[in-house]
Amino acid sequence: MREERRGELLATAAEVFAARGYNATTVRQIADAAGILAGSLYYHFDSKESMVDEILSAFLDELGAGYDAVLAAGLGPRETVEALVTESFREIDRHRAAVAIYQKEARHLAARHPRFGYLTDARRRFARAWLGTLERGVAGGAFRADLDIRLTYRFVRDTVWVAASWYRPGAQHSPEEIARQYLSVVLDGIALRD
Amino acid sequence: MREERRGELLATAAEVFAARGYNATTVRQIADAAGILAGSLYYHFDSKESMVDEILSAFLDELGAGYDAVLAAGLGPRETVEALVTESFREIDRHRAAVAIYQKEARHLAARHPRFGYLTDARRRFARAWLGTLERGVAGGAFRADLDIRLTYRFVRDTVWVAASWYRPGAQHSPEEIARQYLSVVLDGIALRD
DNA sequence: TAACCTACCAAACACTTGTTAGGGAAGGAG
DNA sequence: CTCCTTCCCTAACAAGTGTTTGGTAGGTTA
Repeated sequence: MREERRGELLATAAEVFAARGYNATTVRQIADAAGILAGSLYYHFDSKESMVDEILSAFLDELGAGYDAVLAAGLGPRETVEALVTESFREIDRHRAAVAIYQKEARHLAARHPRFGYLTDARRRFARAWLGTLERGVAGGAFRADLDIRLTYRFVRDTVWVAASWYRPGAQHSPEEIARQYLSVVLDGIALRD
Repeated sequence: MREERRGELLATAAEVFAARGYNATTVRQIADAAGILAGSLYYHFDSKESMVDEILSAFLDELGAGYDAVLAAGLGPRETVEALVTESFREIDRHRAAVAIYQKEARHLAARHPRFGYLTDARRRFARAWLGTLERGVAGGAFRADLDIRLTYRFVRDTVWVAASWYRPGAQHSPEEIARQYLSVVLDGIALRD
């Protein structure tokens, strides 16, 4: 099965990219990890660039669908935040390597080649989802009104995605448990209430 | 003055490293940004590696001194957290490029060459400072007792340092203002209290 | 003036990079 | 058996990499 082999190679490529960085990774390292020679990769893929492209767009498609499902559920602002965070940590659990690559390389890739313009589009799309939810929460009295919405969004976004750099699937905390702890901090703070 | 020129070159190298990533940056790009030729850099520095080394160790030395000063002040846990966060954002303001490089490359560099072992040491040292403060706060009743300390530490750490990737000095928010907003979220949460 | 130091250039070096071309082994389909 | 597809290998390519070597213009010191 042709597609199956491609998928395997993409998975190992993603691991190497995530571990060493896209530019620092050579096609020979990917081939080594897959147990084949460098040139053989070009039977399956056009270029090294095509590999990251497939890895990232597959991840972003799935994340986009997840976010859309959450937004379409018609929840209140607080519940929407909870659902978005939980969905995000689930995506990290399933696409850890892709998230790490996106986190580190998205900016460079999007800036260099127009081919990766969809990375910027996705970022803007997710920003709208988050900012809209936060604004709705402030307007409706669910969230504090004295917060800088954009700063808060950046804090929330960064903390969620950076988790991909230390998260190891199947170790100690489940995605749902991490989401619960994280939401506890963001929603209620670490200070003890009187 | 010999040292002065070195400092200039290190500053431009840091900017290029931060913008394009260490591995993706060529010595010719650094030389271009400095207005000289690639080979001329080797009059001032042994290697490309030495440049990141100097950039990162200079930053970490200063950050370490700042953290030590905070810890030596004998503040309570909550005030220590506030001081650590404020100090961190001030360091981002002063060493934006170095922080970005540290954030992206520290793991790879430390894993590859023993020369960069001090990066791991610094990470452990900062972790102890944060974890100790959080534990002290929980024990003393300043912070909630139902939090996973290690998870909380990771959230706090990541959010602070990732700010280096979007922070631009002199634009809109001062380091102190960002620290204030951030502390407001972390300490008290974004949810409105009844 | 002569010797010297600083900061750079010009040109090349050995090596690594992504990529290509041609070929061949294995296995299923006719 | 023959044909065809899948998957990989061998071997090379041109371009780009970090680095070295020898030289030189200009200022400072003796």
